[in-house]
Amino acid sequence: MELPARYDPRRVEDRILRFWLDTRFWVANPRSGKPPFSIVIPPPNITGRLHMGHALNNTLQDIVIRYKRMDGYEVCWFPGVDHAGIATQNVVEQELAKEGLTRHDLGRERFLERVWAWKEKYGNEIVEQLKTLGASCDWSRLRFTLDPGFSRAVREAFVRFYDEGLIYRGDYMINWCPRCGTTLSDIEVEHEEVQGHLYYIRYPLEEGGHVVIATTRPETMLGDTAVAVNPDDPRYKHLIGKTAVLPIIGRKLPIIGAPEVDPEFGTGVLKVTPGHDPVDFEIGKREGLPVVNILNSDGTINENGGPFAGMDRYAAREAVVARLEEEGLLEKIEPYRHAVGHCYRCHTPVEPLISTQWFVRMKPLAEPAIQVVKEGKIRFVPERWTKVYYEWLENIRDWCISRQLWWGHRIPAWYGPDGEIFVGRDEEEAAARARAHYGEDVPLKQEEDVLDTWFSSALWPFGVMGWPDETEDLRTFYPTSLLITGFDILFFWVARMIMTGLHFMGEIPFREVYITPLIVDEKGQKMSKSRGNIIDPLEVKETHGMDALRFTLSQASSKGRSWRLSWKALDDGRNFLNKIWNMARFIIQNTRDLPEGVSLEGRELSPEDRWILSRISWLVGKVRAELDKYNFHLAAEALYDFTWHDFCDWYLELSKIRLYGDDPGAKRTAQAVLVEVLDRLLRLLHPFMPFITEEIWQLLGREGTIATAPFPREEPSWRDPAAEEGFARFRDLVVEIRAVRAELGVPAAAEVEVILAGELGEVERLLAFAPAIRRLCRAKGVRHEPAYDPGPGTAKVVLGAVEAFVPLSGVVDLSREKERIAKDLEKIERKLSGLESRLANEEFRSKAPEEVVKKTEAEAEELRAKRERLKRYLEL
RNA sequence: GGGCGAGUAGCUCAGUGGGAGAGCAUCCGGCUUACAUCCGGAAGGUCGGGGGUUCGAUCCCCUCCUCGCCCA
Repeated sequence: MELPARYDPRRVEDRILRFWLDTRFWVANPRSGKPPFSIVIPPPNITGRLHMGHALNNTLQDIVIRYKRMDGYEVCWFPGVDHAGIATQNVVEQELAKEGLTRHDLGRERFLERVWAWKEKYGNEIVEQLKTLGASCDWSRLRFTLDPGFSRAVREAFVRFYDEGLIYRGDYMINWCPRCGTTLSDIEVEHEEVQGHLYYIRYPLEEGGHVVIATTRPETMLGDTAVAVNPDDPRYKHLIGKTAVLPIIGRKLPIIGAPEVDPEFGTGVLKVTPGHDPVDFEIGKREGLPVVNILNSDGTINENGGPFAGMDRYAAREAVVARLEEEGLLEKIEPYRHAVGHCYRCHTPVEPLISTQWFVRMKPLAEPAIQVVKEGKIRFVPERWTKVYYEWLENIRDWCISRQLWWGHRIPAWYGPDGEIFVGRDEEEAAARARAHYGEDVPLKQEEDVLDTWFSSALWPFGVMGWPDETEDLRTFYPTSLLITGFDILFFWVARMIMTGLHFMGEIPFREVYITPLIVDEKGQKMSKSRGNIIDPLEVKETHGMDALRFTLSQASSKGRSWRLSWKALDDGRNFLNKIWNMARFIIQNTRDLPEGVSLEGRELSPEDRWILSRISWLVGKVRAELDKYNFHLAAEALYDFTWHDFCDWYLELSKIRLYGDDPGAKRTAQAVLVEVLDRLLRLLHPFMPFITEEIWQLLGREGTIATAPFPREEPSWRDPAAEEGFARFRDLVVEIRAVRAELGVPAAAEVEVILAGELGEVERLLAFAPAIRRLCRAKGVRHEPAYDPGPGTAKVVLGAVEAFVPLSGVVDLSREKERIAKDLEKIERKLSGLESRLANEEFRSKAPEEVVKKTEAEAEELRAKRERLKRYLEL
């Protein structure tokens, strides 16, 4: 069987994925008795398409999941998708719009049928895409936030909250998205700096004269019910108690004192619009001011806007300004930058307005959620997110959870004929409660609104496990072990899961929260469709393969808040995959004749064997330690370095001596070591690049799937510091001789001779590598000559107590050798003077730790010796 | 206005209280029977500025500058 010289993921990944789907190795068994390890996926929206954010956090989750699964845990990764109320409804409405229809043309029921049909058709795409990433979720446990079981959990939570007084209904200032036609919670509003204007408007006083008021939203004056000044403002406090007249409308406005008024802003006089500004709402409540709502739900002006009724809010703004201008009441317009709230789904500017909505009382829920983090029961990684979390929870406000949408969990509340509210897990329960209240059956009408999508997401960790039933999954896998997500949903999701978990389960939902950085483009900009700078994971799959994407992304777990991804970085990942492929190809091709079951036991290991076994044992410990700390990038780096540089550059090259040599026993040993190391390396790499490692695993003829093979453990008996030290000396020598060759221009094919002199033990240790030196330095001979007398035209390198000579006369022009050595000496001189001045410092000697002083001394000594030898040589 | 993050080689990023690393790019040499998505070699940095603590600071403290994000 011929293996291609280039790794082609397209010929591997889909096939391996099908194999995994067939083996179902990722199905969890809550009764196995193994220690549990669980993660709930951040459910992607059904409208979603796999993007880099998904790719990153699911790669990291899968790395941990695969590691833990291999390491003997009963692992369950709960997958699912979110119904995404606003986003999904928008998508289907857009589809309808193409047919010239609105959802109102269809009516609620038929519209929902339409959305479900859409969901059936497209809602699973994101799941399939996650699978192609290699995400080893337990797909048999796939959940949807709007499936019947989950809906039951949502109703249960709602009713319990309501009965405990934690959910209430009332008139408050909320955020309204005129485009989506629904309320938004405070955190669904994104504040953005916008270049606007500050309009200075004259409000006539009843007694004559006027005050000037500055506003960024002149159209809201239609809803003004007072004028306010700061009671301490000497310019205006005499006006308090007087009356102003609202231009255009003619309403009489009392002038009141309010400490909220900032004398520095504008003219220091505030128009009070309790219906459309949160601060004004508070003032109005205190002062008993009437509330005038001037907006329709679509953002047009309503009948309270007099002549402007029916106009869009922005058209009305211009019309109001024009009218004021006409009446001579517009003093001036200044350019002004200010923050405007936008809908996080459609980016339309939102309007604050007063409306009857449902809310969750947050304070009582927030306090325990703060507490569990303070007590260390939940840990954030990186730790700094803890503070962000506290700050939000400490300043939390009640959560508006009702949405004027159709796609979502309909609020389980019913109204009696007199408006009395009856909440129930289903209509029967509500009806029973109504009967108890009225003493008879009355017609009930269900609340039209649905719940904020995030209300259901907040129940995710136990909802996916079948709550409110007491399921086996809940017993085994709750609390989950870890949550991995982006910081953009720390408030939306993470904090709320902690609150609901504590409230309903009496237990934290997860022990650790790993917050990933944001993937940005190579210029550091957020990837977005409008910028056109998106790198599409599905495109990467075609060009580089998902393994390459995963490995590249695994390096993104650095400390910062963002991580730049570029095609170049993905090329590096792909090249590494190719390297691994070829490493395996080499080993497979050269171990075909290795009989089954040849072990290292009792074989005579070469120095490089002992070195590489020691190194891989170190690597096992390193990878485990870094993964345990979620330092994915450090684990990846160690794997990369070992694979490419230690194993491929050195060990594989050296193994060729025995593989192609004529000592069958030595050949067997080399083969056995190659396979042994490869086997472990594949298992270490598997969480990062599952497809290629599975493919190679099977090419090696291994049983089953690598996904359930044990994760390697350290082999203490393989650790061999002496072998590592000896190998390092050998490697230094080879590197030096290669440098000599390259710098002096020795033709690549020319063979040289290497003569060693110096301390006997050291020389002998190096001579054990003689065949290796010959191969790697292109040397025809390596010999020991204690009293070697280098003739002119001999290059020399000094390594500790050993000198190596490379006679080159006749091979190259040697005029450059003295230059080379002089340059070397310069470097040594510079370094040595640094060390010596440090050593001359009495305080350094007395205060620095002894081993540091000793090390410095030894270093200086070695440099001095090297300097002397090179100098002597230069004088020849 | 408050908070957070970043600033290290041309680029993307690691890193640690003992004198700075990788990959890519560059330059030089190589199609050496696993890999040119490769191999060998070289060059390249007063670790954002200033101050402090320390025998010693890229790392700890203070301050300033630039960029980015979050909250108000």
